[in-house]
Amino acid sequence: MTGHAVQPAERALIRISPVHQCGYHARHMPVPDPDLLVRLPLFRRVRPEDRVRVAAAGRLRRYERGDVVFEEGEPPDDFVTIVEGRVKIFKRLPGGRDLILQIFGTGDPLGAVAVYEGRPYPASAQALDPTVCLHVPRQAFLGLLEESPALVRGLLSGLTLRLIELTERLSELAGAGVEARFARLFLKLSEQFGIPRDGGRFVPFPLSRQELADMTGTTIETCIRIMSRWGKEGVLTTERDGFVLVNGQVLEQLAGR
Amino acid sequence: MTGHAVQPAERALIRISPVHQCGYHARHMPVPDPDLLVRLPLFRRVRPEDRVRVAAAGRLRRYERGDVVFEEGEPPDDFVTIVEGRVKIFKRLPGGRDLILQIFGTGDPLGAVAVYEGRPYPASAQALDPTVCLHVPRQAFLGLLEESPALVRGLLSGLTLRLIELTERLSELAGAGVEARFARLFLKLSEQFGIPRDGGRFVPFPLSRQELADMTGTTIETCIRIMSRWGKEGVLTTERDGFVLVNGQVLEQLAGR
DNA sequence: CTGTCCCCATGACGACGGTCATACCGTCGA
DNA sequence: TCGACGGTATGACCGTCGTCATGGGGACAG
Repeated sequence: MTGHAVQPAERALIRISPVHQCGYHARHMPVPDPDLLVRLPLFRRVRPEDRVRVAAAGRLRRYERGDVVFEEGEPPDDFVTIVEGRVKIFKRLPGGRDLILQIFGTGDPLGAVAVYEGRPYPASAQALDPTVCLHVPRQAFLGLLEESPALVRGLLSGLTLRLIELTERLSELAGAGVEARFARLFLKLSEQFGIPRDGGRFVPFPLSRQELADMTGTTIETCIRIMSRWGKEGVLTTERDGFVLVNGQVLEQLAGR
Repeated sequence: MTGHAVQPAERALIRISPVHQCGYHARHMPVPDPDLLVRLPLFRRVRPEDRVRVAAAGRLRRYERGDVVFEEGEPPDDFVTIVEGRVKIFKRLPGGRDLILQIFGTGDPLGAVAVYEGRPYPASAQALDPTVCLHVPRQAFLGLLEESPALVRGLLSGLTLRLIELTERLSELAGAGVEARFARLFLKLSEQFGIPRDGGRFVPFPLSRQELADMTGTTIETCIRIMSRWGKEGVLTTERDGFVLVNGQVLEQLAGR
């Protein structure tokens, strides 16, 4: 799989279900179980009785791929946490393009930025996969914040981490070319999710060309060009359920160390 | 001043003292007065006795233009607050350019991102003017955090605000051209510091061409081209101690609404 | 007064990457 | 089986902006 040249016909394409822009409102689901909260990092360290309160106040909702969790500019009525699935946080750019700020997964909080101050969401959120989220009404969450220093600490840590990541991306966008940005993106994904395979690393994180383009702040055409060239050069290949970093060395090189 | 065309000879240039890269260590100053803290937003709402503790633990330092307050990658030993002056927060880009993430002024905290988790500073800080900072040792600050919910709230608010601003800049950098970014920069400065003058707005916030370029993520040449063209077109002029937005309409236009 | 230094200004040139246009292929529904 | 659709692929073109090179002008030291 890694050794010989890949024929065009062999190149498996990502199979990503079409995005149905239809659904805004998510399906409601049964009331959450307090034990479920233990699996969410943010709530793990709060007192058990507080978890019960959160569970009682919270609601689970199910989103299909493409469903909107919230839209930029809306007031944050809920504090949202991903129980299962992936959600992209993105801003719409003048000109029609989107810029994906971050992709959150299981256990990550959504809209932590907005909920505390009650500011409108600074970006939109849309499900990438079939996703289940825990919605806790803002007031209930704020009440819990008052009493749980552990929760405040978690929130503060999360914010600082995101802030650091954003400054990093800002400097990449300003300083590095498109190809370098792609290289860094995949190296980061590999570090986070990659598992060894055939001498390379498999990243079980499917993304369409459009999504890749939106993550690096470029156009789909430029993205496709680079990805298809890398495929031919044996640097990185696309599979139906993720990517394979065949030659990490070259990527490190292109990333500019 | 606004009506007639500006001759090249008339265009006053910014007088910005040369940056001496020499000084890293700042001059030490007398122990701070607790009353001084009342003027710093972050400490205003903490209990008076806590302000006394902070004042006792803290030290004032003086920085000249170009002096380094801290460098990217260093561990945050102190929590720093600007008492007087301006400090730029910037990242060095591969290729030698700098990207200014933010310019902080009197009352703003520095390194709030790093101090809580103890992570190394994600960016460097350098004084733009003669500046006085209050340094509170990290441990003392953390102790105070434990006991002062007001301080925690202030920190959280500050971080969320910065996060929102950064996402905004990220999308600008990805979506808008250089000229639009300059227009937005000046409109923001005008909104924050501008005072009406001769039908336009004067922004008493001197910045060199290089600093402007670093704030918008471009090169000094491109910056100079735009600024000198705007000067000729009567859109915006440079003065020794700031800028004059002569025609805000055009800037709004260029900013893309 | 004169040399030096730093900041500002302007022109020429080229490349990176965005835009437009076209085509291929697999999936799905009729 | 056929057609429509969405995602992927590739070529041609060109504008924006980064790079290099050169020159002017004010401030300051000797």
